[in-house]
Amino acid sequence: MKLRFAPSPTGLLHAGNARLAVANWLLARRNGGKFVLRLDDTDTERTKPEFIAAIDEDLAWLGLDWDERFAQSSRLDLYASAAERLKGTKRLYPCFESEEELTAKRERRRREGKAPVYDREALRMTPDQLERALANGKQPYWRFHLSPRAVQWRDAVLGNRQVKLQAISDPVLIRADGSPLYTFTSVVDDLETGVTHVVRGEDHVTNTGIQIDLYEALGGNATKLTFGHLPLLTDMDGGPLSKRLGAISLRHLRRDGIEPAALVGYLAALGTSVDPVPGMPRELAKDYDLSRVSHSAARFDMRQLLALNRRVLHEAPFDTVRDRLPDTADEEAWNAIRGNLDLMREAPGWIEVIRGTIVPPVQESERDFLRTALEHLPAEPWDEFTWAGWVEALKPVTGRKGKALFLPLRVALTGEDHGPDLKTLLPLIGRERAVRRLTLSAN
RNA sequence: GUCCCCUUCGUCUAGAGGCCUAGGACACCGCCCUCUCACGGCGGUAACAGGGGUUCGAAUCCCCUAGGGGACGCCA
Repeated sequence: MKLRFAPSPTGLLHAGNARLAVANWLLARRNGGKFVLRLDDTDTERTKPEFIAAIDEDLAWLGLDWDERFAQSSRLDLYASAAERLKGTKRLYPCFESEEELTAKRERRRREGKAPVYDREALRMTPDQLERALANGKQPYWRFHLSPRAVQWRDAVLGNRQVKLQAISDPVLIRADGSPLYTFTSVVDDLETGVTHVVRGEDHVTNTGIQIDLYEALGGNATKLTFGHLPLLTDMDGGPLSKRLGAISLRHLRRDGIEPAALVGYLAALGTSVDPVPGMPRELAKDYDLSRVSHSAARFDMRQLLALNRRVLHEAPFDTVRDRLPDTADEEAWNAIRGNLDLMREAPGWIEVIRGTIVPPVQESERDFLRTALEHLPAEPWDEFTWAGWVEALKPVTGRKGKALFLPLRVALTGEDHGPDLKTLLPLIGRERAVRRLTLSAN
């Protein structure tokens, strides 16, 4: 098996791209197959080197590696020779209409209530007209002559599907400037690199009809190809995800503190009947199955993602996060705080509470109480029972209990009114810091 | 406009004529635990888009309507 993820470096990867990357990688790895990263950079206008770098970076972050990686721009000679073959069999034919003419034609047909299909006018040019056009210095662009048939395949996700090629325009494969277009390069590469499974978004189902026809025109056996089209992701209103592309780019999610294991687990399960579990790709590969993907679009729900993110953090061993924590963090401190985290970026604050220097707010009305508390602060060594011993001792002296007893202490010691157990926190903070903070807060 | 697809709790879904007074997971709410928040335990709210048929019986089959999405590029 060989699968590919073929993003075009014309923008940042978003959740929809990531889902497809994950699906392809998981299927390849699960079956001991190859995973190829193909950069579909034939759109020279919009392709930017920084987007290529971003793709590499984002895939690495997701924990996806590849067996092969290449850009289509490095294979132009291959496409050129494939084009020659198609010209030889008359499947590729030159056209001379201007973009304005084509637009006018499309609009006319649409007004007439017909599908805006290309009328193959260029095919009716006489050799004479053709020669004259070329003599006039007109550069042709080239269309693929579609077979008059309905292409059928059994989609690994959607089931039996068919596309009637009569209802589709002959696709342009080569621009007037000689550069190849996506439909062409994609098929040539799938054929020549031996791709066996094409897993992509549902927006490509019509393309599949065209591409199967083209694949066969190039001598390939399309019956050996498996296609799987995943329904598109939508936002929470059911609208297309692409409209809010920026808001859910992988860059953005990463910056917001989403853990890759949460994202990957969510994307692998989204739109399927499988309950999402957090995990990096290699942990999830054994269970991924296209037949469990539903036929309808799934919403990308940030709340579900966040819930998974929380789980990842709460269970994360120190080793897996240490390089993202302040130097002062150690395993003890991490284990004390991880259960309270929603996002990783909250961690440094708590580490600072335990290992660093914080200035608690002055609690004017609690001054006397805090001074009393300070006087009764037990001597070291401290352990998990220190907290209980201390507050028990304070009860009879201060007459306080419950919130009135604990909250001022928590605020003085941590600067916050919520957080991990003080029972755990107190011995980690240590007597020296505790004294300083109680003093500051009682000042 | 034309063609194709989709429609079950807030979200992802189970469901392939009686097992459905529609199940699960997450989210949400409540209670318990508890110094707080979180975790955990227990419980709860909550859905078959609408209308016609077929059938003894329909979430499941058929038709229509509505809504949503996709495709129709010298983009990918």
